[in-house]
Amino acid sequence: MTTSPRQVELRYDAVAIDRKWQALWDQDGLHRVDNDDPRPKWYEMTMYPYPSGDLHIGHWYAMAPADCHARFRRMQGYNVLHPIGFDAFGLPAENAAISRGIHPYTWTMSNIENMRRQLRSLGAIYDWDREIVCCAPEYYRWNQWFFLKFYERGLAYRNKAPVVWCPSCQTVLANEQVLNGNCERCGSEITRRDLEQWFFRITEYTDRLLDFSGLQDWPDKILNMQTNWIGRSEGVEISFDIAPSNIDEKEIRTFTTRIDTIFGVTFIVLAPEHPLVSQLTTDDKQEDVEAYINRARQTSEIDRMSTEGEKTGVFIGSYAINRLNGERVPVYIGDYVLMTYGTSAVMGVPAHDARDFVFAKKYGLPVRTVVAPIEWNGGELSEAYLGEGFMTNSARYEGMTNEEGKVAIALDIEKNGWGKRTVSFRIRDWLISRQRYWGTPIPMVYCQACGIVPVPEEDLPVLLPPDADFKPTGESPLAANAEFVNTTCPRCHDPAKRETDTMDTFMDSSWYMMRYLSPDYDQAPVDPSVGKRWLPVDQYTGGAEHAVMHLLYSRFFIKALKDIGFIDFDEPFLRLFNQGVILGQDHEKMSKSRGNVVNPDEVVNHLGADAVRCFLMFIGPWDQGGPWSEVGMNGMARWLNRVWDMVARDPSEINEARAVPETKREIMRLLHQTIRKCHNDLDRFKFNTAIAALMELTNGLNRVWADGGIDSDTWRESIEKFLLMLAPIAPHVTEEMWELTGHTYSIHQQLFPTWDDGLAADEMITLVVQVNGKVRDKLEVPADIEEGAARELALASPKVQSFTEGKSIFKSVYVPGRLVNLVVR
RNA sequence: GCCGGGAUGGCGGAAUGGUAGACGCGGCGGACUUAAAAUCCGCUGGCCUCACGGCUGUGUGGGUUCGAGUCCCUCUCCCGGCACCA
Repeated sequence: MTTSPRQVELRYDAVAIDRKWQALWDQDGLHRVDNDDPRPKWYEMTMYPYPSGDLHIGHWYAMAPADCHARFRRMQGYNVLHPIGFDAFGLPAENAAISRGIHPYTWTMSNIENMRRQLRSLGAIYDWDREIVCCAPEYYRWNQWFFLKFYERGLAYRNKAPVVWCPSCQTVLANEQVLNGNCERCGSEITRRDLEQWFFRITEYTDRLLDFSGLQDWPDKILNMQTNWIGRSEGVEISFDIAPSNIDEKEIRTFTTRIDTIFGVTFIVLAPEHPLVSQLTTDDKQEDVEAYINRARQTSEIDRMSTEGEKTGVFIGSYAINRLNGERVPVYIGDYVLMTYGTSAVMGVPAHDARDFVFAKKYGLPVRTVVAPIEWNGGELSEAYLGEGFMTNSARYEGMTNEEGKVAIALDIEKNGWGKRTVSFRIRDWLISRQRYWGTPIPMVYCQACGIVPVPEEDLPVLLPPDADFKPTGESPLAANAEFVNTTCPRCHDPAKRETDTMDTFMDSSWYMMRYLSPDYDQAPVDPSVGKRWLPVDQYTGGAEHAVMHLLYSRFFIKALKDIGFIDFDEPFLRLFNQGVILGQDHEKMSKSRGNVVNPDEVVNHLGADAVRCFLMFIGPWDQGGPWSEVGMNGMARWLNRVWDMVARDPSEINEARAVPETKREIMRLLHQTIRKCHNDLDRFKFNTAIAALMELTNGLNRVWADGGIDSDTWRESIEKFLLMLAPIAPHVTEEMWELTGHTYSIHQQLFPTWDDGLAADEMITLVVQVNGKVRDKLEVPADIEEGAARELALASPKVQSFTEGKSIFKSVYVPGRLVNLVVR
């Protein structure tokens, strides 16, 4: 059983030091960022938090290292903007209103108030004059403005789309309000409903979103996720004739990536919602089909998943004709065909598609092999064959490889006008409508005479009315507010009704990087001259959970704005770094139910912000996350104590007479090696190894202090540079020590130390001597030793000789500065 | 199922194809102390050995190489994402 660890006490008053310097920095505007500063700009953004009420250790983990990196850039001589704001619209505020009767505005703003205080305790370089809160009309006004621009440009359109619906609460549910197919509030089974909603045409940008060439350094993982999310597949759209053709439509269009298997088609499956279904359903099948469609509509996604692999469907009575061979095949509907992908209709090729195979077996449909598996004996397949092979049962394409067949068939189909090569995408247009109160009102008006009319730009913002009924009614809460809903048409001035849905909060985050630049500017979302100075963002950091939604939407937004002519850059965030997740002491995800949640305020109030910052950065690589540890925290406090003692030593106590030139050289070497390592590591977010290097320097300096041999100038220089390196990591205590060592305020206005490779170079190295790749001896030799000399020393080693004795050396490998490997037989 | 990432001491982790385990935690021993804490010093992957030293060791099995934690192939497990995408 683990007992609560003994707590290390700091030998300095960290809390007082935090307060002292935070107040002073504030007072002096040390972190105020001047747009006209002549230094090169560096715009480093961290994902803004949702104002949930409390800053937890996860926020610290995201923000403290990010701040360290931004500070490091500042010490490299950049004019650094590292702003902060609040993602203030969204569902939790509305839930609080429903469950506790607090107005979302009140709830949100009081949370922000508290989080501001907590965020200040980080000691980050946030310029609070630039803070943004996107539930403010001054902010969301520009959401509406962008919406209107997109609408003008044809990028915003209205269409029917299904929403998740709770029949008992009579309300629309967000996906996160659905638990195992049931309403999280009342537990009843959810259904779907079609509503007219607003979309952005992100699908028009798929090719440009797949082009990552404008990005400088994004994790491959994120690029991969975005690529998969967009889901581009090349294939062929091929039409089948409908028989009998006594209806308006003459054909069923299908999409396939395997046109080489067209001769293996033995049925057609339409999505249950496919528009041709009612016309193609014969009278005798009417009842079955209707029953199936109703069942499909009610089946939640979770339920569909629970019947894993199962394929259901129903024959609708009609047949389609394969134009390549004139064959007549039955038409089914089945819910494994999605309304939202391709043409919502598939050609069933059971021999070469796993789903079609299962379907065919279930309904007794024929399976015809048209791509011969290797060593196929012509017999029946036990599962779909998805591999390569030679075409068979395929008329004039017989004997081609299926890859050749793909091309040949596609060309012939195009020649005959039966279809065309095309590309399908998984991604859908961005649905921005939310049937919610706490969001940006969509600036649209519905007029009986004029139809859909945009609110004129000069009438923005369309204000979110403060009084609304948040209780679930089945419509957006705004619909119940007559004063809001009833308006006049901007065009004909007759009575009209406002759009009552609000916008997705990803709208806010799509362009917030612009608003930090001129948060009070009222002529446009961003003051153009300031935007020109700062945009795009050089470095963005945040959690990987936003890999596809936020980061893709924002990229789309920026590209669309470029097309509109509003900006002249193409990507919002040039570099991206994703931090990992901080875990509880038990190595599990932090959660209230597990009781492993760490309250940062408590630790900060005891050991100060710097100890927490240092520890979070020391746990491990930032992108991997890692477990919180109280004992680990103790270790960090212990190191800071040793740092404090070391810096507090009086260099005039040094006995200069005992100074040894060799010691000075050694310390300078260690110092310059540390600067080089620290610089390179901080640059690449490798905080853990940067801190380890600083610990080694501490150990080295403590040793020479104890052993003697150092001169006071070297000591002073080492301490000074050590503090500068530690400054971005532990800003408060270094500022205090900077003052105590007689330097002028502020350490944070100094440049990061530079190193000299010559001084950092080792004079002596450990030459490893291997025999047949195994280490047999280690020799201290001059770093610039030549191969011949190294080999001679190696051969002279008695340890080595005992392994080479009686054998002949037929090869020797020399790696300069590292090793000699003798290969013997 | 598909895509991506990972697996190194008791723990977190470090290691441009070249000394595996830096740094820290924990543990053990010692100094200081009436004592404990704190602090300081030393040791700390496993096995064998009084010792010198040797053998072995980075999830599994193979391969490439003078040399593999690192590169290639196989498998197992873990984490993240997507999920009937035709």
